Amino acid sequence: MVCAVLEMSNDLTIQTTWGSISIKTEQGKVLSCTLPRLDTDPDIPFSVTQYESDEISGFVEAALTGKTNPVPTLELIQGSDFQRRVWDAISEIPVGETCTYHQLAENIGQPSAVRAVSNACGKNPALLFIPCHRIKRSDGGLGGFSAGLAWKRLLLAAEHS
DNA sequence: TGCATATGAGCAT
DNA sequence: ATGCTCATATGCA
Repeated sequence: MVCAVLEMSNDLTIQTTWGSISIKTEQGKVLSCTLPRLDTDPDIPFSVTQYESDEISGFVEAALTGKTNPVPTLELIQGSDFQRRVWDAISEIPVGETCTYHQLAENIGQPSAVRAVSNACGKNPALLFIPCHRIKRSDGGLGGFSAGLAWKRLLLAAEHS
């Protein structure tokens, strides 16, 4: 018989037409979430083709398709104090709203550390759960996204409605 | 050390 | 408009 503690550590996978999303969890909390890197926009339309009916997978499916759902709790992984402050600040951005790298820097009390803030955004270990897709440049540009801008556009479009 | 980052403001061409 | 320079955190050569 498998030890119950071992079963609490788990890898979830969600299949989409743009590739599979993988989530690491432990005791029901999210450790990380990675999306397949898309260097160019896919030709095919996006859709979710398979996901499990647990809370975490359900959240991801909802985030990708524009439904609202409470964010499951994160178990924040390793990162410097600075990175955690940035990621916490990102998590406070409400659904459907955006802010700039500059505003984020101000929110953590280091208005001149904008460059470092954007760098921390790029290290986001839990895409979708830490909504770094809601951050844009102050000149209106999209900024970047570690898994590819196609994802960022998809997510912003999904929650704009 | 030096360099590159998902930035941005200021200042000189 | 275009191109520096500086500010900050972090990792890599």
